[in-house]
Amino acid sequence: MTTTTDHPSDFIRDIVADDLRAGKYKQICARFPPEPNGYVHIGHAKSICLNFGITREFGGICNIRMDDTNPIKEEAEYVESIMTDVRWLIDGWADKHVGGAPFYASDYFDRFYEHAVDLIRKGKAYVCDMTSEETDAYRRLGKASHFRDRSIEENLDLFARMKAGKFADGARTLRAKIDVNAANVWLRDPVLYRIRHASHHRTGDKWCIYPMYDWAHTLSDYIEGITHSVCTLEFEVHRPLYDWILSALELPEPRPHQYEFARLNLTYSVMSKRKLIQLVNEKLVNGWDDPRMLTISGLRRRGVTASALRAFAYNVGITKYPSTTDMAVLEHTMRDEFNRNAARRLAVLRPIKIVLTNYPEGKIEELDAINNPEDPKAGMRKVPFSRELYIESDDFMETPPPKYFRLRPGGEVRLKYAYIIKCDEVVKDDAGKVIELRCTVDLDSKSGGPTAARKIKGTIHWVSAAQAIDAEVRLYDRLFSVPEPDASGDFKSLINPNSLEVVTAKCEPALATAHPEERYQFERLGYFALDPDSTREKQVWNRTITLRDTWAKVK
RNA sequence: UACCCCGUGGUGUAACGGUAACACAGCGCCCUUUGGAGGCGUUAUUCUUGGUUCGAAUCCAAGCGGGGUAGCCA
Repeated sequence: MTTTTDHPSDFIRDIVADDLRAGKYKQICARFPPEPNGYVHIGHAKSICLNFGITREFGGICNIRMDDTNPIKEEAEYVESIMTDVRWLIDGWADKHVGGAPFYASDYFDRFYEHAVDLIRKGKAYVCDMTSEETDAYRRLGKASHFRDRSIEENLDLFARMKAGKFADGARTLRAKIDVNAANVWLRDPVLYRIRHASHHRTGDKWCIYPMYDWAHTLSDYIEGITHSVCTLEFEVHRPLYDWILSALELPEPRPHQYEFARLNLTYSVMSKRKLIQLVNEKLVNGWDDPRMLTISGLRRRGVTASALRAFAYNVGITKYPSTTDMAVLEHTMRDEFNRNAARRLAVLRPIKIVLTNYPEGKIEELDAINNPEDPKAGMRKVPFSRELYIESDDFMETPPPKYFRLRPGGEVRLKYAYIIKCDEVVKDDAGKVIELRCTVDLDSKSGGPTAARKIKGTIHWVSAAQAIDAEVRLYDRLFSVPEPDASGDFKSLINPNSLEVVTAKCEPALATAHPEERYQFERLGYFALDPDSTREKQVWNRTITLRDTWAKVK
């Protein structure tokens, strides 16, 4: 059984436990540092669950910090969405461990600047006038910039004028003076500040120089008293620079330390922000919260719960091996939770009408139905039964294949919670399409009746026609039709054409009072959640995930 | 090419020098008024070669394979 109550074990948690045991830190402090240039997705969820998981397990705090150092890519809209999504994900789980939120790297711009001036005074940074192309070329060759040996006074003056807006974009940079020949290229005098005359979503036009990631991130961590700065593998080679900055500035202990883990990859999906933005901008999906998107807002809209997402993060684990998790694991995690919690209801997605010729016209019975066989406390409900019903069109075949044990001409099937019926007659329209089935019902076969125990292989779901309520149901499937849409060049051509199908379903009356927070199993079909598009007049349902379908495999 | 990191069933993880295990997926059976759930069984694993050791998935070395980095993005 999957739970999130067990404390996971992984190399990061081992380090944290060791540090605490050794008294290296009094309390641990982690952080989740998104750049507000897109929506957070399930890969971020892994990171959020790691960072907040650590702090709740070891008694610390975790800051949410917008890493907003690049004004031309970042927007306030994204800050909003990120906060909403993170809070939703950790609500009731780690929300007590949020360090006062949100923090912004941009709030530290003045301090970053002071530290930069300090670095120049220490002779460990210089203003460089080379173009970006020259810088690249020199760095590749391990060659020193012509401007590397400027005097401290000149550097101070130039840097002040950079800040004052005296130079054009790209004209100069502030660079750390480390080692132009270092084996690790991030130590070859990396750029710390660049000139960008652009409005920032929070600081407006106050600045025209903006700090680079390494400078801002390291100092933000230090300023906030972060103990364990956990990031993904691609920052591994930046760690020596992270450590260099802290020691070059001679910042007092305790200092933060950076650790890296492998980001989440999932089959049948793309995860890069760039590709998600393309899907949205090119209208290949209906926005960031399209239920087919693996954004947190998309998953939420689809009906996935925060606890299921957390369970998924737990199941996936934390390592340094760049693995790809099977989408089936995510799907299993959903089913596992919903099976335990979701109330069962009867709904027919693709209705075909049935008339019970020997059942009295006008008679309505209220039959007992079990709300959740996994949870006796969920109780029972009444379901109306009458002469005219709908069943799933998949549950009838005129010439069925072997091992098909649903309804067929002359065959019998059990209607769940009701009677056994026999198909006597198939009614077709002029085009030969089956439009109605005329059946007889074994009136003794109801629960508790004399023939209730008759062995019938098939049991199908149904809805009484007169009492049924119509609802729009959106049937979602995996967005991509191949396991690795990233592998080839054009991921957009690999979108699953059947990733969304919309039907008008016939639902049992109890569904009229369905609650948006609840998850429902439409028996034999899958788990469903109400979409925000629902109105009082018309419900809109999203299929979160189908039930396992072993029959589909037999076919 | 250089530097860094990583290699455990099909997939994802555990085992922290002492019997290689769990989950997902697959297959088979049982059960079932959900072809769901559940139960039972089953297939299949330490990249290679050396070394250290009484003993190696674990430590060391080399090789091979994979990933990352080489933006004035983060």
